Amino acid sequence: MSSSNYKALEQYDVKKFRTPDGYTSDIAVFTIVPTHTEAYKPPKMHLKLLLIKRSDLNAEGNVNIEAGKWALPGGFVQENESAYEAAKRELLEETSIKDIHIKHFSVYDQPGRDPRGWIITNAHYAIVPENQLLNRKANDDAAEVRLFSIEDVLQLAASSQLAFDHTEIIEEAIKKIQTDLLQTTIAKEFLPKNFTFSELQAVLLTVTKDPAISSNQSFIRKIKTLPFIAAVPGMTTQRTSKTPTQLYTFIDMEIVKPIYTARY
Amino acid sequence: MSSSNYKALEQYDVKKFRTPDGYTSDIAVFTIVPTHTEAYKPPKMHLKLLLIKRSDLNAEGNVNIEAGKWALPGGFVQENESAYEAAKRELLEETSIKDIHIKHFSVYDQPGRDPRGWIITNAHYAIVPENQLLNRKANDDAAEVRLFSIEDVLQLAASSQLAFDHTEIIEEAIKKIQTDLLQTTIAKEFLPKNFTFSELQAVLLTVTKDPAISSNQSFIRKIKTLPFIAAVPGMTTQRTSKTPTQLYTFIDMEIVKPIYTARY
DNA sequence: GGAATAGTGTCTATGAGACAGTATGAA
DNA sequence: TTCATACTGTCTCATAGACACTATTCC
Repeated sequence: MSSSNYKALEQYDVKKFRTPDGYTSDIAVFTIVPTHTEAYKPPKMHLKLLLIKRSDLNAEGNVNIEAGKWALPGGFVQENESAYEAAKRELLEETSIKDIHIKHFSVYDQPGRDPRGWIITNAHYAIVPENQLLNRKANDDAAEVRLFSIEDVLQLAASSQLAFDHTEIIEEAIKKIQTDLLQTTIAKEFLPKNFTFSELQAVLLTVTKDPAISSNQSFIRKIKTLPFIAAVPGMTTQRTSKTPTQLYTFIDMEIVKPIYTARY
Repeated sequence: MSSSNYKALEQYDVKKFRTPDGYTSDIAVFTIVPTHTEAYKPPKMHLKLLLIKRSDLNAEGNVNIEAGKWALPGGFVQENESAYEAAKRELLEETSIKDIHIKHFSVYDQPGRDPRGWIITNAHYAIVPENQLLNRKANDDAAEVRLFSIEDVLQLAASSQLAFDHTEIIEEAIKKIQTDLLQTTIAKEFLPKNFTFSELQAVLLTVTKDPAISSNQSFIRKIKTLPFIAAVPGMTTQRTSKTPTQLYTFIDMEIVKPIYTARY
């Protein structure tokens, strides 16, 4: 640091400005669960959101704020960590989930959004493959943590059963994950490393009805031409059908598909 | 509010958690300036970023932090406003610019990012049509505010002439505006309400070399098929050529172009 | 008429999407 | 053999992109 910066710091009064009363992270945890798991069948998937029910009393035994309502998991960011690190930590503490894809997508800082004071929250979405969720259910009080379908969440929102401004946060999270699923390669976070065309197709069909994706023949041909997906040579599976099916994998690359053109 | 919430609030101690020392907004102000403005010529555009040079002394006459370095305009969020509102207010105060497109794109809260303490900043980008920038230049000390080309900004970044972690913020802002220009209709913020194909083309060519956009014949045909752009019937201009040229306008709609398909 | 930009007519190659068919393997 | 899923052969239609041409206007 320059010597003039030292001098500036000496003169700087950190208390000069009114500062927020709290800085928190919230996480919209999405998972995709297969509805019927039958042998030799392609999966049918549904997008779900994890919410926790706020308990009547907090850890100190006092009446909890927004008790009884459903809310996103989250909590206060500690000093010496970023909101992203806090999101990771809190997800681990509250749901025993770790090593998953977490992405910051928005900030909510409207004055009055939290009755406790000037509290800013960083909204993240997280993607949990279904198999990791089984652990969670064992570790937690099942009455307090639940997976909701998107329709059910919107129903909760409509009947004011969501805490704070989580209605708004959740609606934007849903919109965000829907567009990210279609415009980026995050679909891979819902899938095993090697997957069949019908598994990817099932993930995408949770957020779109595009005939180019829902038509098997179109999609099976298209997947072979996509620059960010590669067939794994010689590798097949019988997870989704009796005929051995080609496995594919995502290739990491940044993709920007302009709305003004047809090409990649 | 429910009665149990009142009780909870009484028991809630707002000072329980260590809170941030500051909450700020920074704005990456982009503009697109034509390089030669000749009569009857299509424009050639360049994307520019507005930076301010931090003065040696602050408003109280003390040595300023990060003095002499270039930085994004911005400042502290006040109580009872959101970061977005603060960004608007500060842009008006510092550069006399108002009524423009401002969008939040990221949060920077890494511990230690600001030597003054635990300071969180909300990064926004803003788009200023070139004509509004002329006002700014009249109102401001020209030595302190300057427009930089993207190459020059990256040069400043490479030689550590940017304050705080603004190198990182600016790099992400550039990436963000480049993808937003191609994947959303924000190009309209750089253009008059009615524009010619070559004006839109010039804006897009500041961030892409895609032949489908740079080829006149391709682009002129493509623009007529895009669902979010409409020709204004009977309206033409001679701004860009001697032959009267069709004017177009953007239609407001949400566009999600999946990377897995070719259609809209 | 010359110069420059806007726009069209037409050809070719590519690829989407549909239809019909083949291949595979468990039951 | 049946059945469901995974593919492929082939046709049609739409469109991107290139080339060559016309149209408009100022000078």
